[in-house]
Amino acid sequence: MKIYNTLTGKKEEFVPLEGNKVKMYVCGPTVYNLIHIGNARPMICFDTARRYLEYKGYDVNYVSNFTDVDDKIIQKAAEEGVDAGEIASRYIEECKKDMEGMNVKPATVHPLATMEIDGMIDMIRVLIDKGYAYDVNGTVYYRTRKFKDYGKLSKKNIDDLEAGHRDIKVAGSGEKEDPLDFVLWKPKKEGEPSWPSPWSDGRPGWHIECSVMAKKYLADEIDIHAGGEDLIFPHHENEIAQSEAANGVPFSKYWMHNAFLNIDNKKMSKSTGNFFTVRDISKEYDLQVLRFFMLSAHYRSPINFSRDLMEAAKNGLERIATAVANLKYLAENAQPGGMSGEELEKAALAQEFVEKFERAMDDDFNTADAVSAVFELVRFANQNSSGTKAYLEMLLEKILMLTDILGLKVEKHEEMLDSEVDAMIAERQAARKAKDFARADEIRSELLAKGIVLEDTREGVRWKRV
RNA sequence: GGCGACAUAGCCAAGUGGUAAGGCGUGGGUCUGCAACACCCUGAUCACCAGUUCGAAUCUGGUUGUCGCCUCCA
Repeated sequence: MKIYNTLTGKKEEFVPLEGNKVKMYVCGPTVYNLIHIGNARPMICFDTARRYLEYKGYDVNYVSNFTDVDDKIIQKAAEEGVDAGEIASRYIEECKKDMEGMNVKPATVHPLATMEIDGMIDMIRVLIDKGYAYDVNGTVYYRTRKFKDYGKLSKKNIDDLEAGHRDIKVAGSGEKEDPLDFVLWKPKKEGEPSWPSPWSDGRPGWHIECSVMAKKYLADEIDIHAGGEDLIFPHHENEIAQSEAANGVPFSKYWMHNAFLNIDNKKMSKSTGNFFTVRDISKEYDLQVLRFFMLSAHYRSPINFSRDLMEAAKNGLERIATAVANLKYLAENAQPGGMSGEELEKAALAQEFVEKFERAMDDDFNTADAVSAVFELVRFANQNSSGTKAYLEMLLEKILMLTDILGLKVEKHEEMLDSEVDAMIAERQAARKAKDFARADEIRSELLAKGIVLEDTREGVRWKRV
């Protein structure tokens, strides 16, 4: 399979560093509020990548952090008059609820920055010893120009960077040796959370967190490092500078970055008001719809969010769910027995859609194309939905296998019929038999008002909740 | 200013050299008491211009337009 590597700018054959083990690190959110739908994109995209790698037989060690110490968390804590730790733990819990709703699997490890301070101090110390960092009155800076490969990920020329920032530079503090240098450790201000260190009581810079957590929970050299495209510079560039200078080996073999989710073709931002949290969306849609929507485009293409597109996604997902419910119903009521010769031939045809799905996913996780294979399989199943139990279950299993790789839940939960609903359906059937269609329609309307949709099929009355 | 991405039917979106997947929507039909579900039918020559090639949406150059990064940011 091939993965597009930001580092080389090319799709490359994926070969793990070590056997079938995949060491994957995904930058997680800073937990100062409910996560927004932009945060959801990398979660969903890289969770899907992980699921596919696991499907292919890889043993994936998936690490994703929570940044739980940061200016914005401290600010939020000050606003509410509570401890920063309380803000962080609250929104970590809320984030996990959203992840569950989106069917994002928990990472193998979800490290917290504040639990890894010792490791950060160790790495900073190594960087100072090797001459890559220096302490000025308790603030430790990374000596950016000392790292010769700086800019290799973002394809930036270090001198251009400097020229572009002349304005800011003049206004900046004068204690750095070079304006490009970034902070590894900063002294605390009054009221801020802090940890003791050889340089000052303070807290780590943002970039050092990920370098340390990837090293501790994965290795000095990892297979895949992923995140939003906005993290390429400076976050990931700085991580490379830190990790490679400290560890002396390449940091990550593959770098994956998802494109942004826009609203009205503009970057989502609180200030312009085009901003939605995942929680907002969950009030109106099952979060499976959000996930399906995200997978409808390639992860490296920008995607635009709108109500119309969510409605289209909802209808498309419903099509798959209907087919699954239909197959389950038919399989349960089918005659037992092995597949006939004709059915075996159809099974082979169905398998071709599975192979199309795999080809799409093998090509840098082309979920849009993979989803089209699922739809083709669904149509095939709808066209050929009579047969033995074994045959129907084969179709069902194929669809469920593919949707599970995409992390889509398409099985309706088996709800118990309220005896009242049951009675109403029976009454309607009696009315229909007596050709009292007015009464039959009345009952159907009543049920619809309660969110129950009826479908009269050849096999009997079916119902579902909307 | 520097770096980069994108431009395919009403909408979304695959396809990166051999005469355009899929979904949503629209319209028509089959089924049904009606409806819903499902099935069948229905739609684009791929921003524009010029090249390369037997052949290009797919390569090259240019034009126009949209967007992102360069600052905390998924």
